[in-house]
Amino acid sequence: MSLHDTSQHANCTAMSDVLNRIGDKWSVMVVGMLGRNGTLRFNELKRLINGVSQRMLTLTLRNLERDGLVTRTIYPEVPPRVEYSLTELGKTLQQPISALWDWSAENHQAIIEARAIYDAREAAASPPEPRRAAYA
Amino acid sequence: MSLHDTSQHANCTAMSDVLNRIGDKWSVMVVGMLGRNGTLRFNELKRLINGVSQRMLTLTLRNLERDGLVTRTIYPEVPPRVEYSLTELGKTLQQPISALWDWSAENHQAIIEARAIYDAREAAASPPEPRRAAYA
DNA sequence: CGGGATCCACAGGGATACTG
DNA sequence: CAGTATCCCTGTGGATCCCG
Repeated sequence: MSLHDTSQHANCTAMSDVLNRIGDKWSVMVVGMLGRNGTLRFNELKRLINGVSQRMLTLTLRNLERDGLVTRTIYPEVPPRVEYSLTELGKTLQQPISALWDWSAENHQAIIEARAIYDAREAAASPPEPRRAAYA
Repeated sequence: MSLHDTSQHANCTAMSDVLNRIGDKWSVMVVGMLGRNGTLRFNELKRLINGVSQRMLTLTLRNLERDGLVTRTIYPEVPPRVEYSLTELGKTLQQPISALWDWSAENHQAIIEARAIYDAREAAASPPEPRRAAYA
């Protein structure tokens, strides 16, 4: 029971708090990438994650570090090298994230189809066009 | 293997797409509530979810309905009654969401502590205060 | 290379009022 | 009751330039 009544208003705020970080698109991506690849440098992450800007990647990594999910290791070389990896806490997060990831892969197609059906009904229900020139 | 190489750039977009809906705070809340309570009316959801505005709840429900995750049933009465519940697809989503929820409950405290430590180090590293009136 | 700082645009989302 | 419509403001996030 202790784990399943987490929704009764009280922990709703805890969930909100965690979701603000976890629910973030880039955070999920970063955790996913680090979980699979172990350790990555800044630009490796940037290249892997596709559409992320360096600004967003920096902010995301800082937040994850602040929350104790990611470690940041600086090598004082020239040129500088910074490596990121998951902490133990971060690794535990990887399971739920991975589950979500798998669900996405499995059901993405079903969602796309559902959207198509919904949109088709919408288009049929509403007047195709408010054409005002019909009377003239 | 088929489920675990979902990160290789291609499905990154699928994940993004799904995350845009799933990663949304309110969507997670709604799925969580409907998963636990089965069927709920609009205002029941609104009351349960705490800080959601009617505008956001409406939009969230519409999107979930469009994605085939939630059914919307209208009873043409006076006053009107509209009931929401999860579809089969929505129920499958409930497992990953629940996992995330449980993780939040378990690790929220650890995150808060990590933040405190991080913030303390930040405060120590940077000048405590730029107090300009000190000279006067 | 790995950022920090700045500027700016846009959409997300709250508050409020009205409707069927 | 269950929305829709409008207004408006803030945060998010991209683009750009610069620095150690």
